[in-house]
Amino acid sequence: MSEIQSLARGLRALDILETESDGIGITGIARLINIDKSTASRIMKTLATYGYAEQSSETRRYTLGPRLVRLGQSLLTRTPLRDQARPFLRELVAQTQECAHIAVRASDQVLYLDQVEAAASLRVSTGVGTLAPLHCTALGKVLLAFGDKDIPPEMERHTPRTITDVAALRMHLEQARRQGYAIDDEEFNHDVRCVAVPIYGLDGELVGAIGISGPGARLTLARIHDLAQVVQRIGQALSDRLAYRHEEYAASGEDA
Amino acid sequence: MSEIQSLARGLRALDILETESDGIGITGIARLINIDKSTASRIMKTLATYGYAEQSSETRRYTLGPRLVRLGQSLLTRTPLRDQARPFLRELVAQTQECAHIAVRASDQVLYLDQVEAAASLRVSTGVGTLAPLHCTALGKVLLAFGDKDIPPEMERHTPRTITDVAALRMHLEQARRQGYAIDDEEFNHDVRCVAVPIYGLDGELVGAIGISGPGARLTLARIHDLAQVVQRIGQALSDRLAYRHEEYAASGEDA
DNA sequence: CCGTCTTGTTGTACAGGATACAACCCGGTT
DNA sequence: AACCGGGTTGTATCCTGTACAACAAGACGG
Repeated sequence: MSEIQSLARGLRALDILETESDGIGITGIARLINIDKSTASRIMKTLATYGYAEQSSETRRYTLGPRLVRLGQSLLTRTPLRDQARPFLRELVAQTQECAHIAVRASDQVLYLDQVEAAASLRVSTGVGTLAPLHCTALGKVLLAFGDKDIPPEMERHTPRTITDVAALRMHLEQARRQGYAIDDEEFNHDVRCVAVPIYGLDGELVGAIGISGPGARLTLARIHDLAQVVQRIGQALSDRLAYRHEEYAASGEDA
Repeated sequence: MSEIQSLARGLRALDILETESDGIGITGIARLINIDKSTASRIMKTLATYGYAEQSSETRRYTLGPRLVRLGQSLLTRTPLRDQARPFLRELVAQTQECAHIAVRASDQVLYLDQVEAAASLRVSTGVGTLAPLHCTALGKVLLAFGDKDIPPEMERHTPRTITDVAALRMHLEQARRQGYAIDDEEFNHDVRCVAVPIYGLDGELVGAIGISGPGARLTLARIHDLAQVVQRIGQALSDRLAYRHEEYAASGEDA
């Protein structure tokens, strides 16, 4: 009884709506969460009246509601980090020709706040709002190495290179701390490597991570350690900017 | 019984979290929706286990959860319109020096999908994900005038100039149809004027609206009708691009 | 250091509400 | 016209969400 059933079912329904981009009918939802269609109907109606779902008046199918855009956006823009970081992401892309991301820690995962994509046709793009594990991404490892929170208990294997041993990861993080950046050497996705560095806020506390990612063929291990210097420089500039807030700090071209 | 109480309460709790950007405790939530704190605790726990809320482990306060970013983003990027429109928004800002927006219809409201802000310090910026009424915004009136859906029943007054009479609005929309664009002459916000034009998709159906908005002092009525030509031209270009999809259509500088 | 206050979590009994079943409606199809 | 798939609406049952209370854990001040 620690979890409220009807609420949980409503949330599961939202999760389902996310996967069904063309919308889904009452019967489908009912089948997917194993409830009666009458119950599903009332759940969806409730979600709809609050704007969390929307029902097409003709097909009667449900899709995600506009309210969710508002909520997600409100969460994204809440952290001023995102706006401030945008020009630095652009600069990073300009200097490296790879996709750049910033992320923060959300409970035991990495939350991608923003990205700027590289021009190259072969590129590594992670959707904004995506969640990824901490222990096998460069951004995540930065958050672990330079933050004060613990290593999450579960370390799932994603590729042969994923570090799944706590002791090994601890040593690995120690090394990252020493060199000032973390890399992900195909530990999360095959043929994808990343470098990331910490971002510090006003009081010198860790607020997030910034980094680049690209296909293994282009982002070789040798090149990654070179590019780490670039990422470090830009990460430092961003941290400086956050520290002297309200001071216009020269970084790169602002957008419109 | 057409609305599920506990689910509705959970959704209200999310609404509350949106307003409380610093997080809010169980007691606060319970007070705001008039329920016992034990109930609130269980609701929040359910929201948290599904990622819709997040509880700080130290302050015990709740904030919006990362899952919402994912959902909102998934909804935003679902419509390819948004990505395609970005360069055109930039171009619009470049040519008019005012903020540019695109929007689609979400049930009986306007949903702002994206915006590009002008450089001017005095500017009119509407957050992405915002919902606004159809009958008193330029974007909304475009959606009404060029779409096939009905005028919403309720027409709330926001300023002295808001059109609240159905017959009057109908004539007004007729005029917009004739001239090819709609304007909002301080009908929603004091001292704010907008112009907008329709965006058509592959099959010539209305998919959204694009427009600019600015302070009344700069965006005079005379100037608005001039700028309408610019907006029309760019709206047309965007519609063309959507029609010939996968054809690289010259518009303006793509971003990185 | 100990009361006291505030805040969050957990048991528990009760009843109110969520649920499943069934009937009904509505379009599309045969 | 009968049938079928899908959605909505009544209704009775009993599950489950709810409120109350007790408990735990800090925070604060004396």
